[in-house]
Amino acid sequence: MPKFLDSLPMILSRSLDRVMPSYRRLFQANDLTDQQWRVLRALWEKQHLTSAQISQITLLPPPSLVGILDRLEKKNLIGRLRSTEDRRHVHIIPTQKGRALMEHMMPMVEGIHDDFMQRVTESEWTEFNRILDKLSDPAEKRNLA
Amino acid sequence: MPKFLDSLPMILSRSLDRVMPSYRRLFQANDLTDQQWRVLRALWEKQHLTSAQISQITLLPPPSLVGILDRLEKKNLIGRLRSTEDRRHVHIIPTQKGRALMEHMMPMVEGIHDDFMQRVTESEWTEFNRILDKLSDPAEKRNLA
DNA sequence: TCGATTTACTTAATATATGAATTATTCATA
DNA sequence: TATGAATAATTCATATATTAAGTAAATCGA
Repeated sequence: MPKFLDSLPMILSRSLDRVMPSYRRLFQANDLTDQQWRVLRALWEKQHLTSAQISQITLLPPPSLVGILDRLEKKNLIGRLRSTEDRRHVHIIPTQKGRALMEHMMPMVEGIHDDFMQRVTESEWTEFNRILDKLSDPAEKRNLA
Repeated sequence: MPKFLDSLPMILSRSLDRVMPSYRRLFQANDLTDQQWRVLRALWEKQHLTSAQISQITLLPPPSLVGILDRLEKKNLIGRLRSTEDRRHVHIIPTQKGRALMEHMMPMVEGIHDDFMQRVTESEWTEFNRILDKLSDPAEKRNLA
């Protein structure tokens, strides 16, 4: 008889609720929401991305992304640039201000991450990811390996 | 150098995104949102709860809960009853219709849960929970001087 | 060349999340 | 027994999620 609180969705939700405040304090100190940072963070590794790419990387649904990008643009942290080759694409590019903010925040974000990592051994972290993958793998891919 | 996609929030979010659709199909078939089911599910084990208790069990913040309860009440699945002893409390009670819906859905919800559990061994599940607890333990309780 | 399709994106409507503040009630205590 | 602190439920403003439907520019095929 699986208790409600021990169901997979509740366990994951509760963990997220416990993990996010550490990050959120930093985001708020820099006047960003969780999702706004997610977008900036995605642009850290690539210089420019289309909305669809950002959506895929950040897991934010495209309709949600519209408003998030609007607000980032209003804060002058990103710019939109329609591609000349394929004019269906819109490139999202961080501004100078946006890039400066990212460079300011990244070390602290990594610091928070490191704090969490110090709670477990490397093999625990590996094992954790392995089991979570088994648990949450999309059903289609499950019967392969 | 922790990759964005391997950060704890992203791992948990992605897993939730992969787990929820199985449940969501069932919820939608019964015209419920995730959160609305969470409230009903909490009422499965106790006959009546106050808003604050439901908030604590379901992890839904009180301001969100107000609207969720409003919509459940409008669908005639729950009722609100202000306590006579302490008139600050409001008891949330499932209606006949609400209870019937819960009894209809519970076996299927448990079936979905069992499907996920079959993906891992019992010791893997135990280990997973142990590590996740270490990872997401509230920071306040750890650094308490 | 024209219509069907695809891709990327936008809108609209409803539901939640978040943080701050409010209201009504109860509690604690001087 | 006043009076301030605490509590429960709620409201408010803003931001985001979710789904469905719609738009516009490119691509493809007959």
